[in-house]
Amino acid sequence: MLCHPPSYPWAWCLRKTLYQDKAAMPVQLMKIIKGQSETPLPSHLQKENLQHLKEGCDHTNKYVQGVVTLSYPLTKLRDGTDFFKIVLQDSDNLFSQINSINVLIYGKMAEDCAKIIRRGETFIVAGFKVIKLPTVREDGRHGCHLEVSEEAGSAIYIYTTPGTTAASETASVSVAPKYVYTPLNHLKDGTIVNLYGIVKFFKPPYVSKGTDYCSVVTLVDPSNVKLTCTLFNGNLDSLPKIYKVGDIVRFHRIKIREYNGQMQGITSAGFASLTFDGTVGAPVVPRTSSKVYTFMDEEQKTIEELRIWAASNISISGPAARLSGVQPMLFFDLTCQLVGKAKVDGSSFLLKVWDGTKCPYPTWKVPVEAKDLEGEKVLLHQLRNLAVDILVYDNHVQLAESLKIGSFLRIYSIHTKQASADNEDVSHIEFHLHGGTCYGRGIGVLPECNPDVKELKAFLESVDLADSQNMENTCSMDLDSTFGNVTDLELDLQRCQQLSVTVLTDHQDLSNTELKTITNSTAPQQYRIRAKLRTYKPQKLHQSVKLHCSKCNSLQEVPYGDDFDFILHGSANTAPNPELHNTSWYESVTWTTQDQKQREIAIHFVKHDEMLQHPEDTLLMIEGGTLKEIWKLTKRFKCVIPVRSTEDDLELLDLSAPFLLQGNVKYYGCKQCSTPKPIKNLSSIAAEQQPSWEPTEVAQVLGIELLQYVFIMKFTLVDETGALNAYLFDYEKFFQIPASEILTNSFLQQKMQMTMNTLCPPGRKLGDLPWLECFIRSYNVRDATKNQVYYQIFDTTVAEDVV
DNA sequence: TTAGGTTTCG
Repeated sequence: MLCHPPSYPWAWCLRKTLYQDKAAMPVQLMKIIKGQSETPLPSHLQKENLQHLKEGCDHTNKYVQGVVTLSYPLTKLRDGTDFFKIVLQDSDNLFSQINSINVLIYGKMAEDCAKIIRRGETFIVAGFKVIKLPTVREDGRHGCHLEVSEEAGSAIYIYTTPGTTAASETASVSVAPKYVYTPLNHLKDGTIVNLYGIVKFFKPPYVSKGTDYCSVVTLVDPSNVKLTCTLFNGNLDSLPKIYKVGDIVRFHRIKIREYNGQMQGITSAGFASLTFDGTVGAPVVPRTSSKVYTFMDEEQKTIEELRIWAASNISISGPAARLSGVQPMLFFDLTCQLVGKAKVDGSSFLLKVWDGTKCPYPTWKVPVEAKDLEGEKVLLHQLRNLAVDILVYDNHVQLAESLKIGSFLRIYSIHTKQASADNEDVSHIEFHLHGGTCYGRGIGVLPECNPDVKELKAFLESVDLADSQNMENTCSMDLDSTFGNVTDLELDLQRCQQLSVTVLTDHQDLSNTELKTITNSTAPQQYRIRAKLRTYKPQKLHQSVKLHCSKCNSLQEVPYGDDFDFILHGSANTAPNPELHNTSWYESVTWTTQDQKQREIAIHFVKHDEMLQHPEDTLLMIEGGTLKEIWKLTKRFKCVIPVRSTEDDLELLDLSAPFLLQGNVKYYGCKQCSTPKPIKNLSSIAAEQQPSWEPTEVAQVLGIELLQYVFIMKFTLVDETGALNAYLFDYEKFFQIPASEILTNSFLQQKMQMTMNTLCPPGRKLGDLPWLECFIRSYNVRDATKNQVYYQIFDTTVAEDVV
């Protein structure tokens, strides 16, 4: 029985208006006087212990009593019947093995209960049906649930505690919300707030380097302000259960701080969250680990409003990727079932998963010893043509190890990589979940009740495993043609037979020459050819990007960001020289960082006509900045030049570092051919009528020989008569992608990989490869010992409908 | 404390 302090004014008002005629009402509110109900229960009813409830037994004169620990929002079943679900806990037997039970309430009773029931209240039900659940529960909840409705003759008695009584007498009077929610544009540093937001980006919980799990969530709300929250908790379950962008969250007691000039959310003591499906029209059911939470009609309305706003203001990703639709060199999220797992080595772990569809390319198999492979052997064998191996690395290993076979997963940002082993003629596809958490890379476990899981389960059950075992190596088969790319395949085949995937930009009058004739001829000459691309190098396309000096004709690798970082660190040891600040052509600002390093930073904004320009037109020079700071500045300003102070002038850093950053591109100078000139030469550009700050112009006045980004690839071309290797040397024309931008633009990287997949589709026999029409020129390269003939592709571009 | 979104290069 409920226990209240005796001093409490017990004569509180019942929510009686709707429920005055107790005899006729199936849902009754009971008044409690000094711990006892004022109105006794009908005398024929006896209390039943939860342990004794069994399907098929006679419970006619029994009642079940418990405290409401959880209530779900009122929903409607398909046939329009109202439905309300609560969880009752037997507070008299809290520590017994079974201490709670689900109560499913239907029809008018559901509606009535939803209006008045609050968590913590004592709930008594008689005239229930006991229904056995299909699966055994392990969470202390009863293996049966109770079904309750007016039609079944059920009766419900609710003892309301004064503290939780809603202010309303009737459901038609709205209840004042207990919580105040702050819009994202009104957040203030140092406050703890409650808020709602739509998930714009998230990292599923991962093991942090400290003691907790971490999840990073970026929210947006109708004020159009974004907030990135960093959430920590030692308990995985206590972090928000976000499954996709567009989900809606409600955070309670999140701390707001300013970080890098922006508001940031971080977990504070007592942080709690609810997560909702963001789909308009989906049931408003919170996902949470909290046993107790508030959720009222007003909040349901808020969710529905946010869903509608999000529908037209948030770009929701397209249809989910399936294995049948994967392309090499893409990052994608996969919803799948785990069928096998194995430790590979200390830093990688294998997950075998399937989604019922077949990957159109040959997929790799990670070699592991049979004894190390966990999973049902028979099923693994049956699924050998459908399941794929995903290798997860580093920080994902720990989470992967803990996954249960059979569970449903969403793996975020899997990388499909094209590769070929020494003993393979055709390349295969590899699936990697690389280390780190960029772009939300990680693994999430989806509950069985998730709608995507329900759909996947239904689909997996419909897959005929006998069929799939017959399709050994028929890679373009697609079990699920509605999701497949049949038309793409047909197009590809047509193209194989006749059209060329490349076109000539000049010399159309030239006729084709067979490859054998070319290799038998002396160089230099020019030819038009029609051939197939059997293979190309490098297969890792990022390795094809080099820096070229047109003066000395040298090629060099694009330096890694680390090198730049190292140089910046080194130059930060030289403090900005105040005598060089604020000259006739630039204005300077300086500050010292607040951290332990007390780093001095100076930024010099180059003026135009003695005035500062708009940031997007401004060139600035920075001393003492970090990689990240410089990167941020490039987002906002036209150009950034990293410099350091000498005694009498500013100077460029070592030429291993970019001398200029513009947009996403780092511009480098040739060490051999550059003769740096004084920085003040920039003032001549600043004095132009409309300074454009073109990299070539900036390089010229600074005495820098600009290195150009270029794609260098080796194509192995074949026709009926022979084969030859031809080099592609392309700034932009062939792929119609600027080589300078590819390293920092994942969209362009995908575009280039897709182009290569069209030119040389992986897993295809030679006869099924498309034709390429190209111009090539032969040339001689002589060294001390021999003369060699090389070939280079020119005046050729990828066909318009390929890119 | 942890991370503070901005893909690996195995």
